[in-house]
Amino acid sequence: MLDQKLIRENPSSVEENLSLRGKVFNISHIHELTVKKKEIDIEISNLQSESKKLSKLIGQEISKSLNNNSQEINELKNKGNKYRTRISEFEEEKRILDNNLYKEILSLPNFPSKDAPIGEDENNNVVIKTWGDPLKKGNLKSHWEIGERLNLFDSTKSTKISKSRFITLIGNGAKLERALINFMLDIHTKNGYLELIPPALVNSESLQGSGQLPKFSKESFNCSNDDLWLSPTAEVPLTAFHKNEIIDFKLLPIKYVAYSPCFRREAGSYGRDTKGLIRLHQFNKVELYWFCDPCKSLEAHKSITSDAESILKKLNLPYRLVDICTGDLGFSSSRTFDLEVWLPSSNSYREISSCSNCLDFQARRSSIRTKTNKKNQYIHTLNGSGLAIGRTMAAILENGQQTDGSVKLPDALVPYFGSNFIKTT
RNA sequence: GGAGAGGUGGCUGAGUGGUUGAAAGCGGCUCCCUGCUAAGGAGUUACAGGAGGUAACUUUUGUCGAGGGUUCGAAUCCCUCCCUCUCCGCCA
Repeated sequence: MLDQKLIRENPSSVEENLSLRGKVFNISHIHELTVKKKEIDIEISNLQSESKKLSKLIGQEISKSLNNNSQEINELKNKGNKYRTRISEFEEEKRILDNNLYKEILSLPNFPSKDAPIGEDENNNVVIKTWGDPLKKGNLKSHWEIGERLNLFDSTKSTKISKSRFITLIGNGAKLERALINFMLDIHTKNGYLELIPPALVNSESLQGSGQLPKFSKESFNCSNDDLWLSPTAEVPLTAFHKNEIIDFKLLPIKYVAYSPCFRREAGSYGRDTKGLIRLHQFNKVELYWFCDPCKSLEAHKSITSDAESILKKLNLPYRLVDICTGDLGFSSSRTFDLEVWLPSSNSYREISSCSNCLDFQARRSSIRTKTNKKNQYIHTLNGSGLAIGRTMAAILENGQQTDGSVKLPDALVPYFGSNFIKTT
């Protein structure tokens, strides 16, 4: 959520900043609402002050005169009655105004960072660096072909259970999933992150707090009997973990790592990545999350990104680091570095982690602050996948494939998986 | 799912219509006493927002789970909702 004061006092700078996203933003209506809100707030506050004084006076008069029905007292009561009517009129107006204002202000995305490359869409993203040697040979199998041959997962049967875009992991596939989760959690916890396993169902307020609502309700699964949704990413419960809190400044930064299943409707992606592990309605993810001193989020962003990178390096998977351009930034993010892993079968890099600095955008929506110099200040939040498990498995299968049909696993995984090969049984 | 109890400041806990933002205790902070510690004494201590001032600060509003209502005035009365706890049932 953007700062209301800024919208009220400097609407043109708000429009300018937002338009870096490559679209035209006209906030004149929102601006008007903020100005009006301010006026009404002051008016109500003044009336309440008067009315409060009067009520005290009446109390005093009654206790003095021992007669609470004298003419003077009745006159005072009448006066008070008038205040009450006027206040409730203003309050009704304020209620409507607040509703409208909130709806609109919650639909505005975050400002892109001045450092983000300017551009319209993903074609303008900037590759910062590449790591490792991408495997480029003929005759390379896709991970779903490998998985099928080694009987690691089954999507056809999963369609019977649920519908398309669900997967059942089998045998070594399930074991590899488990190994990857443990491997990642171990590395991150050794690296100073506190592990959490949050609820997978989250309420609307939590989704609103991290930016998925009100704009992206079609992206998440909703439980119609309750005000609960299947969490699309651990970012949601992790943000909400400290909702409505003032965090002790000495505790910052707070670094969490959370393994969680993630559920996404993938509305509008029909026909894309229909095979394999790349785009599923349900997938596992290990998520990194920081609550950080607002003065230090730029360094924190580098740090969280390199923490995610460290997993790819340890798994020896070729990847590249991409600076997301202003037009391609997510709703809540001011700057995002994507990590893209090499998938030889499609001869391309695919997103496996997205590391975002949301500045105070989510903190404002979720009301998470810290006290510095006796003043409360919104903290900054950062999130990054570390990593998406299914896509990591796809990358391991494709990059480790051998001519005999087996898959060689990265050495770092051996203690977790118990073997350095997956072969047909 | 059924029955009951309850939600008050950092915590415990009083308060059932009037200068009550809220007794008391614990905790916190400051000072005094003391060779140090302990004990003791005095004082102080909710939070959030707005307006004004460079600032120390001043002023104002709101907040006793949330939202409505009654009233000149609500922590206190009425309604709705949420949450927590206990017992029973069911259950991984």
